[in-house]
Amino acid sequence: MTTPFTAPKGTYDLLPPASEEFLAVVNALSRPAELAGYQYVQTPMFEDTALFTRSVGESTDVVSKEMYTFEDKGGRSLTLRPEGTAGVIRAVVEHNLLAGQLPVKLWYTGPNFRYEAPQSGRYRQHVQVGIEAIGVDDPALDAEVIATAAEGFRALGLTQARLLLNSLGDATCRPAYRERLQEFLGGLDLDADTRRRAEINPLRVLDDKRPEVRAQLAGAPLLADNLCEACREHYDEVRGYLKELGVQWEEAPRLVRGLDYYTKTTFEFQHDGLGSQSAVGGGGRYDGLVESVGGPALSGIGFGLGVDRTMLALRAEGIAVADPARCQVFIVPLGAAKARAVTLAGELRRAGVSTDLAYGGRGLKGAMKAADRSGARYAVVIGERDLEGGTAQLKDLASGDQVAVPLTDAVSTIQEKLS
RNA sequence: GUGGCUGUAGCUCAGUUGGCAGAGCACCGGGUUGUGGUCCCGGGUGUCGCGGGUUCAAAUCCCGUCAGUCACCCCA
Repeated sequence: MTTPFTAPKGTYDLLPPASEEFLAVVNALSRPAELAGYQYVQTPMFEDTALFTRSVGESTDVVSKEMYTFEDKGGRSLTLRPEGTAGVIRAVVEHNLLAGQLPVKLWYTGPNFRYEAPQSGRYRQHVQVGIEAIGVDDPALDAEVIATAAEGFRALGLTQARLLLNSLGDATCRPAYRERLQEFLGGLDLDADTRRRAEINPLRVLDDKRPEVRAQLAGAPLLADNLCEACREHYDEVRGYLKELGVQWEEAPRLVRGLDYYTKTTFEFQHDGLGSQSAVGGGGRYDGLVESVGGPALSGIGFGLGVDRTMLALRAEGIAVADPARCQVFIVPLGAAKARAVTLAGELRRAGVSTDLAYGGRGLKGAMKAADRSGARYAVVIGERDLEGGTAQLKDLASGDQVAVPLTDAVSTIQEKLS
């Protein structure tokens, strides 16, 4: 079928029942954060373009070629957020939250936008659930953040999400390592694009997937062997706390993430059932980020989990997130009893009973069919004959048992039966 | 951005060497003028992605385009 309008390329509509599953996934991924004391924060979906170029980094693909940037009528350059952390840090700095008790612990959810070639698991608009813990550089906090992400996946029943862990070093050890790596890469036979990347962002070359590149990288120096004393200690402590928390991980010395602000602890959750877009979440510590957007020189750590990809992972593992019945009670009015049926629906809803009703003057058979499809436990049939006697027919849809109940007691009777 | 594959009903898909647009599921109605699920009967709900070309004739062949998908790249 052809309609005049379709969802823009790389986007999709979330319809029932998948949309219900989406809400359940957002809840499951954010509940562990709330249990760990993170509070909800909401920031704009677009920000000053410079916020992203400065924080995410101009050398990243995200900034250099994937941003939805536009000028508004006031001549400002704005960008739809390509990731969640920068806006949250901006808000924290703008409102001086770091002057209060530290760490500042926040969680958020919402869409991010990137102009990419769409593919299964890769969309131009995708939703993340994320948390940020800002202002304290404590390895126990790194472990908390990682464990919080892991708990979200665990609560959903995912068993094939693997946690990859690495340390990217800091301003003390990374520059020297970077030079060593660059020197090593300079001696390899690489294509023009990769050579350029080696110049701008040499660490990125490490997680190139092409076999011919991988083979050459076999002897590359690894950051793990070049960490300064402080970073090594930090990383060791993080691993110690993770062990305490019962979180399993794999060492991934070549794990590098696409955003430039990460330092020290870096992690990614991968799921093998998703094809080439295997990352379902990731994050890390960011030492210089707060300062780069005008705040104090304080460190922070956070993650972003992909809701869309988590849903794909659930499907890949054959996990169905419970699809609750649309309502508990379904009312079937006949003829002139409609007004009383509408009234009863209102009474039931006010009493906290989820209630739907057959609209559109369907026949009794069709209305009962609708009652069945709704998943309701009870159907209430009200016809003119019942009205005369001041009653309604209350039918248990599972057993088929039906009793007449006085309309005056209908709400309390139903509440009793449902409890 | 580059390359491969695929677009037929709401969904999953069939459609032969070019010859009237199909099935299952879903949906609606009836069998039962006041009772759902099972069963029976009936109903196709369609711009064959879109545009052009070849042909007496195109879902089918050719070109273009859009979208999806897979891989690279990148990432959630």
